[in-house]
Amino acid sequence: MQSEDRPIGRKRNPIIEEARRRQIIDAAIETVASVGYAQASLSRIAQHARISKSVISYHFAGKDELLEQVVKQIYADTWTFIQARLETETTAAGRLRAYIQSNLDYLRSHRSRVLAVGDIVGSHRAADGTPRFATTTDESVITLLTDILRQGLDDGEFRDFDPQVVAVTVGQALIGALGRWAVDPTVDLTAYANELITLFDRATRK
Amino acid sequence: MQSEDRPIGRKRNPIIEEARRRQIIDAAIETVASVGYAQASLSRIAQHARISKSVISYHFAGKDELLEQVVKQIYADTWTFIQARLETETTAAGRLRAYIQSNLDYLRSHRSRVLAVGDIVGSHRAADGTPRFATTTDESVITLLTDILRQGLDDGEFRDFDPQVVAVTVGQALIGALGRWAVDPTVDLTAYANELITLFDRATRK
DNA sequence: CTGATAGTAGGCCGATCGGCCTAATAGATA
DNA sequence: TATCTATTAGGCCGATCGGCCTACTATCAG
Repeated sequence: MQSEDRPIGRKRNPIIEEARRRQIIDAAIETVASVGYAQASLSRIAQHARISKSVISYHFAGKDELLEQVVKQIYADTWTFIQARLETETTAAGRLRAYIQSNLDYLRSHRSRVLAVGDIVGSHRAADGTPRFATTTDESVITLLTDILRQGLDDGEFRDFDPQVVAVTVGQALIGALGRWAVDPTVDLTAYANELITLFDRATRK
Repeated sequence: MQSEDRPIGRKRNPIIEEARRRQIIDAAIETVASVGYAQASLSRIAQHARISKSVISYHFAGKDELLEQVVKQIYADTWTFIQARLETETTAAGRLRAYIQSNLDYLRSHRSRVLAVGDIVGSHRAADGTPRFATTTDESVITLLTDILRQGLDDGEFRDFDPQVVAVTVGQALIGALGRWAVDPTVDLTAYANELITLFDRATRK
């Protein structure tokens, strides 16, 4: 009888397994970044990674899972970065400012990754044509911002407004900044961030 | 020799030709509205219009031209509506307010059409994967808003800000409203409009 | 050495799409 | 009526995609 934990055949380190997945995920990101989501077929991704298409099928359940991992990874990185900045602020106004600032800071230093994930989130659809990531992603951002704003409202820090509306608008403002910067990389994101911070500070203060 | 203006064969009224195009355009709008852009193949559109696929090919150069006409028509209608509202205002602040208000008013009374064109603009890509309408559409909206804002800046009506940034943010805010309303039709667009008007009024005033 | 098995390569399959071709139809003109 | 041509129906074609299958390779246990 065999040991269940030790099958007979080749048993590489699971680290290699994980490394392979990372390699494929990275290749997917780079492919989307260079040719866009619409052209990023499994063939193109495999070609970019210099592997066979079936390697992707072997390590991922399908294209859906691969893209899901891509989005998940980049969002996790982004969130880690932003969260650290949020924690240094105590007031709602400060947290709102920090959110805008850190968001655009992150974009600036991870251009291709952010553009790639933006393309994927905006373009990838389920079999029935409904957006696969766009809604859930937006929802989580809006929830976070709404919480910050509601705190400020409860503390009497802000004027009276609908936190949902302002949250959506802040989120969309950042997407707008990303869009402008995607079209024209010479846009000064630092100045852009300052403009938005002033805009929403005036929009929310008493 | 034949008269050039009067060929021998059947020569229906060109009005019928135009009516056919309108019928196809309407069918395309309804198809996108009901099943989404991703599922709106030429077959589906033809099926919805109860005609053969080749009728579309006969009256339009291709899917690109059909969708172009769809977008062009709906934008023309929208613009006519909004422009009338803008003309009643003289101050920049008033025009900005009217723009936001009339935009959301139009959405409310033409839900399916606006959602359809939004889906098309956001999803339709050229053969190389680049957005076909999204960029040019955004650009024209931003240009219009920038002009309004610049007028207000020149007249000393507004505080000092970058009109590009505010224009992009206003445009995105409206897209955000559309997005929320697409997900949840019970959203009160009148209240939403008032929130946005107040928000941007405070954001731009001196 | 030998067998078992994880991992990889390459190619094939069914589905879908937009575009195109061909034949049939119908109405206007002579 | 005979004929010409605008219009339509239906089906086919080439391309592309994601997923799957089969065979080959490399490595490790015994």
